[in-house]
Amino acid sequence: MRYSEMFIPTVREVPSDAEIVSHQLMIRAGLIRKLTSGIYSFLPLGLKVIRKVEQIVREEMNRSGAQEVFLPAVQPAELWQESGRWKMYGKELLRFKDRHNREYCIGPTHEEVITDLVRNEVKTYRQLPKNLYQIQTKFRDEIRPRFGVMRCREFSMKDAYSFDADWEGVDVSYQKMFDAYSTIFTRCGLKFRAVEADTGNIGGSFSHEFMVIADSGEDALVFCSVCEYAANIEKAEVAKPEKIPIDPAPLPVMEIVHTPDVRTIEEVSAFLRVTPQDIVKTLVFEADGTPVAVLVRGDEEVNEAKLRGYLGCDALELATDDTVLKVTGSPKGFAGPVGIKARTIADYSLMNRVHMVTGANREDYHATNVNMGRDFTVKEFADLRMVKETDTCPRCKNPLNFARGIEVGHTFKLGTKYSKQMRATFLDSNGQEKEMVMGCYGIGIGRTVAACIEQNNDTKGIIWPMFIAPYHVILTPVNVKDPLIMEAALKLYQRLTDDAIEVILDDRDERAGVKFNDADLIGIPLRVTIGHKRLSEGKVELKIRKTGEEKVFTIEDALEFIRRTVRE
RNA sequence: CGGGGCGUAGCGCAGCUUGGUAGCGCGCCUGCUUUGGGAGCAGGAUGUCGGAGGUUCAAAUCCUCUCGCCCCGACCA
Repeated sequence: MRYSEMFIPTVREVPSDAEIVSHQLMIRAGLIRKLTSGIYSFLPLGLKVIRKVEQIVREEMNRSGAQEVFLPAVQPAELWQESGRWKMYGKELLRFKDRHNREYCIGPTHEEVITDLVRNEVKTYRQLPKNLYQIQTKFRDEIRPRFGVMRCREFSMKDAYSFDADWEGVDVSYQKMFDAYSTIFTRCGLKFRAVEADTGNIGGSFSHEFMVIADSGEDALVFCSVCEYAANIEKAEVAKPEKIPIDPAPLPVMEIVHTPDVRTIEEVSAFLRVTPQDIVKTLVFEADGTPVAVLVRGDEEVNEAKLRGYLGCDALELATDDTVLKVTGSPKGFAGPVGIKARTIADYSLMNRVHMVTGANREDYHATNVNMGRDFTVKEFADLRMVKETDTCPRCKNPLNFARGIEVGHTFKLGTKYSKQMRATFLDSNGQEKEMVMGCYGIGIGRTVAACIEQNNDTKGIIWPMFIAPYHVILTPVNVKDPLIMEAALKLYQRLTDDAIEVILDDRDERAGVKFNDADLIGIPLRVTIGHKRLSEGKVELKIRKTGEEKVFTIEDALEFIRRTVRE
């Protein structure tokens, strides 16, 4: 297309409210514009990239045997009440009423709708398995949208849902999606990693996140330096230590010490001259309204996602001051396991500790020489803490690496959570009614584009991988008023277009510098400069955006080179 | 929701403390020159100073309310 006719509003200055490169560059290169908080318009160049990613997604989904559908964005409250998520989902679910005062929401995800569809149509095991997907606009009323299209409220997502007759079936469906995702992100030119993940409020038993490795990523990841183990930090396991038998009898007896106004781990360790490792951190949580005390070594942090998983609860938060008072008999800062009135779970980090320091469950007092099995007993031990740099791989004990990542895809083995709740059943070969076993699989389209920019840019702008570049080539006639130059440019343009190569002809009456800078900014992989110097020898210059490499070609050789490079 | 910041020309900002002519850079328009890495000169257009109310002879500036946006935190498939 001719640049002069296109709508590519580039901007020279870095937008002041854009924090990360991809957001800055998407605005600067004229891919997106913000309408309102967390809601963006895609401009022609941005849309072209989106369509390319969608195309790759469609091809791979279809190849895996999934079929495309298109579900409604507006969904009735009844379905969400049926699944139980009308209450569970919270404020992120955008709800509204129609003129008849009936309640609706704008779909943040489509488990309810798809389950409803499938339960109405699928009656027998002969119709299974099925995998249906769509690419659709979702809305999640994020508390704080940020980073442009990376974390916005309205966004496009590919979501797929698999329905199987049994657990062996869902394993197959899940693996197909996992493989399709790997292919998709590879084709998008991304460096990514699939990690084990927490299932959050979607639920289910098993899940992977596809993470694009980037320092600006919002998630922290852990992966083994040797084996295949990789996990979101929320999920990352800590190996259970060996139990060493300890006879507490000969140890010094527990003492109650006056510790006025000494509450935090730092204060206690300074006041009593002990290390944080000697202290037991006692945290009181409320899990679905019931108080639970969690014990962890003073230098460790409780991982709430793990705790939620262990307890199998929906709502989990740190207890209020009132609850702490009720459970411990003292204000916050003096809780301890001795005599606490709540279910008590200890992290593995306390397993072999002796003569510990704990809160005394009495204001301004701590206890020392506290020993498990003598001064208090713990029935439950579990892995509840955050991993840290000094931990080793839970599978093979080799060192762990830490990185940050952008979640571009998420796969869940849902099991029967929705089919049970919404009675999506079928008759098996014995005539028995059974619940379908489901999986669900998402890819954030816009986020994938942003992540790609995050990984492929330099000080001049975006560097698109060829597969998702909005155009393959940009032709830059240095002076549009020179008839010879324009003639050559138009001829090249025609030849390339005939070969189905996507090309921009920068026919703007601008100085060469302006054109070069725009070409670099919008990141077109190949640029052909047509100027009088080379043209007088029948040649043109070809510059590769990624490497900065410049080649001088005859027009025929340039055509050949472009064809080859684009097809690779 | 808590803490902080910002709304002035299309964009980026100054002016506000101490009330009195609304300004700068970029962009835009016209003309001439220039034409291989964001040109030069000359001329020009553009504002409900986010909105409402108040104080005042007079408000971008002071006061009250309100809306929007951004950052940090909590939150989050």
